[in-house]
Amino acid sequence: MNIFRDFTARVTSAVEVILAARDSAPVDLSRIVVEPPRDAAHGDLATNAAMVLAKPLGLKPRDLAEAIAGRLRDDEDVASVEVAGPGFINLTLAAPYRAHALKSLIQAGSDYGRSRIGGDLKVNVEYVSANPTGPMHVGHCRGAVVGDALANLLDWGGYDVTKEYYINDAGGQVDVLARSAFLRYREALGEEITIPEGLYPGDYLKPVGTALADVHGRTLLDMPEAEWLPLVREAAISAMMLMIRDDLALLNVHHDVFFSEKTLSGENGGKIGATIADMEKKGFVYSGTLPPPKGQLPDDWEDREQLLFRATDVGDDIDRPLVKSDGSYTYFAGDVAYFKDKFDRGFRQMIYVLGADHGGYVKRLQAVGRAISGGTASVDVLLCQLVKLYRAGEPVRMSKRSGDFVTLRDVVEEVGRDAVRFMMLYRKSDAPLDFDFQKVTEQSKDNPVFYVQYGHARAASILRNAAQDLPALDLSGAALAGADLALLDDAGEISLQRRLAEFPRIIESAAEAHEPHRVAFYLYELAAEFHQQWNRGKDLPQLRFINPEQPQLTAARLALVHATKLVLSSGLLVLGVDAPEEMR
RNA sequence: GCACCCGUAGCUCAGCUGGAUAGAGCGCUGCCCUCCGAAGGCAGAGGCCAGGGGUUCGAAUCCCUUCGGGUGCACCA
Repeated sequence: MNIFRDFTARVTSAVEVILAARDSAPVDLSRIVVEPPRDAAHGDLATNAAMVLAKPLGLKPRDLAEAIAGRLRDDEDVASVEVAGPGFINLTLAAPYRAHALKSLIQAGSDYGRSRIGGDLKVNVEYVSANPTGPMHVGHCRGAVVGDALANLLDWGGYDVTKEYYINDAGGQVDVLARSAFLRYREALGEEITIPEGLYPGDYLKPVGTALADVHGRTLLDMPEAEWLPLVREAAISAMMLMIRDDLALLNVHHDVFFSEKTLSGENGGKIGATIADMEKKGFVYSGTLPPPKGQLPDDWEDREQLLFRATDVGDDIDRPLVKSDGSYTYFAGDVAYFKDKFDRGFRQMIYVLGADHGGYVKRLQAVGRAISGGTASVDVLLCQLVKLYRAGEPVRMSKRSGDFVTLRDVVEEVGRDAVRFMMLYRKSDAPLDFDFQKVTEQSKDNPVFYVQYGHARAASILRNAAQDLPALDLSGAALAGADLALLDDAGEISLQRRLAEFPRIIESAAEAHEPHRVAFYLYELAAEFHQQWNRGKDLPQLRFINPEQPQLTAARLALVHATKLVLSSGLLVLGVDAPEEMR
């Protein structure tokens, strides 16, 4: 259950009763929100109902607030109601209702926090989509983790999510890959090779060369490039994709669909041609010239007529070329066809997780969305800013030229998957991120990964100890849900319950905003609150979770521990981070 | 030149789609603990939310503008 939703309904119906009595014109009630008050001293819930409705009704906010408050006081689940400030209505929940909320949390178990807000809308989350030309490097981590966690989050929010990877296997860079692999093939046959500037120098192509030699012997050597290139390219791309999938698996990232760019072209232009024809019918395609780019003019700029997408009709700054000077389709034309393909597969929301250097791409993708879907599908682009690497405060140097970059594998093997995933999510994606190899493996409060996981492990440890100290106590969720939860009346316990009650709300708002980091921050706060309550028991033994003298109270407190463990575990699951039973 | 992102405590960052006295961690200061359920606890100082204007009952949040930082700007992928 979601107590905020529950009380939004109650406040709304209280307002409706008042409106009916006044016989006033209908007003918009959708702006009424019930949320946790900023200051815990204000109670469990606060609503702005009186403030948003006062003006349309021509009333003073505080007067209206009093009227609403009066009705809410009749609600037996409400212990007290206060009108405060400019017209807030603050509610304190009655103990039985609080107990009921905690009980239903425990009964919902691992489903607690799941929402139907998405209404099964088909959402396509495209992320990573790294070129299949080499292993994943550390720069890919962030997009991979953010996309993956966002997809999980949307699933929790009740969306029908597909995780997708777009394989750029059609452009010039895969020909470069093929030539690089061909060199390694010659090397495998015993030739001395030097790798010229512009080809990929990495060792990771050696196995591809060896495999080619095994399969083809020396036969490729006698072929012209036009013949061997497609063969080598296919082999190299599939080897690279295997490697990339392995790398992603290290981060526990698994896509549902790998979509090949190549499949978009074919006879008569294939899907690209068909899509352009379709757009032409809708009036979005014309032949024309573009104004030269402002600022620095490219050396080889030529003013020529070309096939253009009328993107300026749908929000873009400039019309976009669909055909290159050599007559082939632009990369962008492929994107348009790919969008059409997604749309035809039934997706109505396309989310792209891209690197910050793709900022210039946002408007044109949104333009494509509008043109193809006619406004029936939405497009959101998440730009992940750079990750700066540090080691104990010192920047880690990376040189791309020498091929001496830090790979994803390096990072995961050094600090572990959980640290990488959590830290990549412990920041808004549009803010740059510092990643310190040393800090993320520290076992202390400064390290949020550790702190949250330790919260879960501590809860598990408490339950283990309880099983040992009080063997008669049934610690199953079903049994704990039946404890007398109204006994939880310590301020810290109530505060913890409030925090637990927020979880469904966090999931919904994070899913709608496409901001998985909110879950990470929430978990940190929840863990902090839990550790804090544990610490209070250090000085005040009567606050300890386990108190053998008072089995009823202990059962109630263990239910709270159980609930905390449950929510930490679910939240970590959304982030794709392990919830350990003990720390090692 | 244009577009997009960012600017919140000394540092690194949250701020729940416009709400009350703007929060957390680090660092700093002061107490406590270091015998309980390992990898500390409690408290304090620290802010013109970059500057200016606007919108309204109400702005860190929305709009305009200035400044400062980042990214991208036919045909490449």
